[in-house]
Amino acid sequence: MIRSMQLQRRWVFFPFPPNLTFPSMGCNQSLKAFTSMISTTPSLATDAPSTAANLTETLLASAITKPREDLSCNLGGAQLLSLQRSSENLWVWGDHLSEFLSIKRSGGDHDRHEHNHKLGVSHAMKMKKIKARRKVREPRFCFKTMSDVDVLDDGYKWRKYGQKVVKNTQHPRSYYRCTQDNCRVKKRVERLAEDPRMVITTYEGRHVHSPSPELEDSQSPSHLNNFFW
DNA sequence: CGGCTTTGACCTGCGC
DNA sequence: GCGCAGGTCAAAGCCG
Repeated sequence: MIRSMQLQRRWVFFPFPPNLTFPSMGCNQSLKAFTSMISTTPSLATDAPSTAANLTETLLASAITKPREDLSCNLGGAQLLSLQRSSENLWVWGDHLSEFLSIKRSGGDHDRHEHNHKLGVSHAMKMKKIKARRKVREPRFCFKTMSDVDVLDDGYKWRKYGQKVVKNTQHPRSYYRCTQDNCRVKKRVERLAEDPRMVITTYEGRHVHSPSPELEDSQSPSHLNNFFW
């Protein structure tokens, strides 16, 4: 229990999308939406966070311990359907996951088997991927929304630099890069093959600047902006 | 004319 | 080593 808490502490610095907005709501909603989500999500309610740090920890802890469980909720009409770690994001969690696995391993085979089963991949394959990928990649964060528009207004300015047709999907994946000089943040936008109404947005890296003033949601609390990005 | 999107080519990592 | 698929580059074109 204590070690688990220590593990979660390390997740505080994981980046989070700033000023996330939901066009489907007809108005801009900042990260207050996420706070609202936490308080209204049954699976997270028991750990209702009172601070931004706790919010992030709780989200990420839930994402890693409940990889198959969507954190579904209804944000007053906005349809943030899930916030989860995708399988292809496995490397993002490399350091934390390997540590987590070592903890589990010391706790017994049953725990390890149970954890691997939850992740849905073999232990050997997973560790191989982690080892191969974690050295170079920026941290990533992805979420899924139901929206008619592909690109959600997150307060930053993006330039499209590529588009790719992904195998077994009808819809192309678009690649965007932050237009700010010296900022290497990227995001990928794609629609879910099973349900084209769903938009998967993946952020990679950390912004080294504030959101564009003209795009920034003036209603969003400054302490959240400072924390999340 | 500058900024952005499009799109085919190229690069890279991974599985076999 | 080879082939495949994802990711990136960069030239060309579009638009305000």
